[in-house]
Amino acid sequence: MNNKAQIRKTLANAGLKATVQRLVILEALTDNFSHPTAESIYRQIKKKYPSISLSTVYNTLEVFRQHGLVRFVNTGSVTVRYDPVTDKHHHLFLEDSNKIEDYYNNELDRLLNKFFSKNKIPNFEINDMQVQIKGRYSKYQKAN
Amino acid sequence: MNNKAQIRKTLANAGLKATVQRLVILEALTDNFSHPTAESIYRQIKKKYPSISLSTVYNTLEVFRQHGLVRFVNTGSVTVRYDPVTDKHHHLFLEDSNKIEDYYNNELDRLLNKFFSKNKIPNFEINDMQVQIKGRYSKYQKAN
DNA sequence: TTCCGAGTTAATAATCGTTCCAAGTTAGAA
DNA sequence: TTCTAACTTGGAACGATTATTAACTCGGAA
Ligand SMILES: [Mn+2]
Ligand SMILES: [Mn+2]
Ligand SMILES: [Zn+2]
Ligand SMILES: [Zn+2]
Repeated sequence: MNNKAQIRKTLANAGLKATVQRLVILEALTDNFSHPTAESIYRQIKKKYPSISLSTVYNTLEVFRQHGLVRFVNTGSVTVRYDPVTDKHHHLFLEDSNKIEDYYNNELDRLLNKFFSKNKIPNFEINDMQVQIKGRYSKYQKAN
Repeated sequence: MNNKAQIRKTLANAGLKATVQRLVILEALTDNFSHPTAESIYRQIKKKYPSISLSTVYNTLEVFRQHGLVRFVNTGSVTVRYDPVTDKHHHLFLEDSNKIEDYYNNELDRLLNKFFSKNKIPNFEINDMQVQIKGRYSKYQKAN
């Protein structure tokens, strides 16, 4: 689905040169929905592309962020985690594994929009909204 | 309302020794609803209590956190910010000033509870939930 | 074809926020 | 009042991120 041609197209749409580094980093991101850190993306890429530099990973992620290709995930900890999904969605924070999972629900989004249309925050213009859900899986571990 | 006696009581309730350092840090927190960083709490305290160590601020905030006296705020940035309000509430992230404001709304909480009662996430037990609202004040700046 | 220059990368240093540690101090139980 | 586990301190260490900069790339003039 998200093959190399698609990745090139994404870069072109963002007005970014399709360098090898950007291709592998973006490819790594599209393969990886675990909300990875810069470091873990770096390790993942190093196998295929050993000459990559950690600086380049940081630089590129920042360029991607500025062009809306990735987002930061708000975690309460020190390390920044990146999210290649820039569509509206929410997050499940797993309390016993520092995993972060995506949660999509259009009905929830409609509910929130409706709520904040009725209950305006005075003089405040909302640009984005995200629900952080903390908890744990019981009984069955979710398949990864 | 939250005088020194009250602060001592809070520490006692948590089963913590009432050291001078803990008293001034907790006092600083109760005065400060700007979701401060460890560093900014440190600077604030240093005026009254110049011998305080930054390590102590970090240590103490961590102890407070373990005893439910403060929380981390999840921001997308590198620095941890602390929240002395441990009641259920949500946050407004001001997009042009890195300020964070509290947002309380019981009706919103009821709405969310109701939603997630009906729309259970399979095998997932929710322990906490927080809405992050990003945006900006228009026209009038909110009085600080 | 050669050359140029903007854009990019890699290596390294610098900085930042946080944690760790060994040694000294203290709150408060007894 | 004494005693000791709990606490604080300052500095070093650490991990994550950012800044600096020199080398590389490559498409498009000349
Ligand atoms: Mn996300
Ligand atoms: Mn809060
Ligand atoms: Zn996500
Ligand atoms: Zn708050």
